[in-house]
Amino acid sequence: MKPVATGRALSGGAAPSLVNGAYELLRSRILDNVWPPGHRALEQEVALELGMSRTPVREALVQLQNEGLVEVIPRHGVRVLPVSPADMREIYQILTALECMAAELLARRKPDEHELKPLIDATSAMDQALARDDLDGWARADERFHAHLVELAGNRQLHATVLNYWDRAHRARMFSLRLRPKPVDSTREHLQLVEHLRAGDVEGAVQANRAHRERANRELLAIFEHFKLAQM
Amino acid sequence: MKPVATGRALSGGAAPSLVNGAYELLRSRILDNVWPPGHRALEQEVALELGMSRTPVREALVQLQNEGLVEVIPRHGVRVLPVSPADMREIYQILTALECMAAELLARRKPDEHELKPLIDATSAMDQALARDDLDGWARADERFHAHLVELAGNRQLHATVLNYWDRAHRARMFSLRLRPKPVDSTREHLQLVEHLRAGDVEGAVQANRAHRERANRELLAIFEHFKLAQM
DNA sequence: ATCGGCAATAACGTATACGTTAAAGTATCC
DNA sequence: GGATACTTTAACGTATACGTTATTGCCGAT
Repeated sequence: MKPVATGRALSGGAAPSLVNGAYELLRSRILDNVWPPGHRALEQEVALELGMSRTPVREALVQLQNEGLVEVIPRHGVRVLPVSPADMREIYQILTALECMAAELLARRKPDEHELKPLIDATSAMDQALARDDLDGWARADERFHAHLVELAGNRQLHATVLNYWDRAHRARMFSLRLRPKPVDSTREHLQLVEHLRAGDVEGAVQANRAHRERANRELLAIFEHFKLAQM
Repeated sequence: MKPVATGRALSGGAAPSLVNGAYELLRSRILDNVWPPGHRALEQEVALELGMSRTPVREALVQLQNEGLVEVIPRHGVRVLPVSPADMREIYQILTALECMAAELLARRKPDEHELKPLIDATSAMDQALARDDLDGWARADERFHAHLVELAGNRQLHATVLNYWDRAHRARMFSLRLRPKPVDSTREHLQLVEHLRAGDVEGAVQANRAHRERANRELLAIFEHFKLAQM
């Protein structure tokens, strides 16, 4: 079971085919809100626009549907799935469970400084981005931190699944970015987590990560609540 | 985000199309070891055998690939993915994290007797199957218990993801069934978990489930080790 | 005998064609 | 005017066609 095919293809691991091109393009359109939640399109339209036939478009859509990003309804075309507060709660519960497991696995193995460096670098990048009010840059660095964390855990299937759920939550996260107080606590929490990891403190790492995730979850749902958003 | 399309379609939620027929049939062939690990087949052969064209077969294969059951290699056809001991370790780590989260969510909500009944019934069925040496029946009842547990947690995406990972582990579990001491401890552990759930004892439920999962994991890997199996 | 190159082949990726069917529009009746 | 039945239409599911390309087998050279 080498490939670990669940979720999107990991960076670079994709053949250059029309199917893959369509997949990548449509996925980025959804994540970047070019195709906002609820957006609809017909297979034929998409095919025409991408300059290919319906066949590769259909295959790409099947994959996006499996990943929970779109829904294909027989005569209404593809529809970008909105994410409700209830969905976000579900997603964050899953991410909490999986990332805590990642933190546990990593702490058990006592990572060396070389392995921890990307985590520290990502955290610094978050700090610097925040200092120059670059919220997008902050978000990218934050994602890098969490992606590295789950990658270092050494469980490829866990990694793939976590990335997929991050994708599902991506839009809502980006949306909330500018509607909440600056995420000044994250840096400290990340460094605390790194400290626990370095010390091989399993329980501490898990608790730190859990607290971090639950705080993020609470804040995000509060935003939804405050702005009376039924979906995103 | 209603549909929660990740993983296989939940029972009954599938349109009766050729794609779906092919998907269901091929999936069951893989899980039931009719197509054993490493088995290869060409799209054309499969299509011919199922009495349809390559198109629906291809779509079904894409889904099975997304679920980690097969790998499609351009000119070698589809290949049923074997599961290595390392894969099993990964899968059980993920299942541990997710099922513990399910137990936690369920314990928090203090389920009533009506909700707990299916769990108790499934456990009884395990007992009875064991009494008449019906190992397959035992496995089915065990799967029912765990499926109900994660369903009761009320997180649909969690449910779908857990079912998918159970699928990936299914063959190895079935294989080990007859090669290990009778699973007499499971009944007691299940009932203890139910007790914690009933009491709303979050910590107890999580620990009970974790211990249960980790024991199952240890035993399974021991079998692999003992029989020098590199994959299954 | 082995290896490298070339030809044959077949599997796949993609395009196109076609029948089915659900949705939308229209006409008729109450 | 509104509702129902019918017609029309177009989107999809599936089949088929076709060009590309990797693999396999063959042949000749070393």
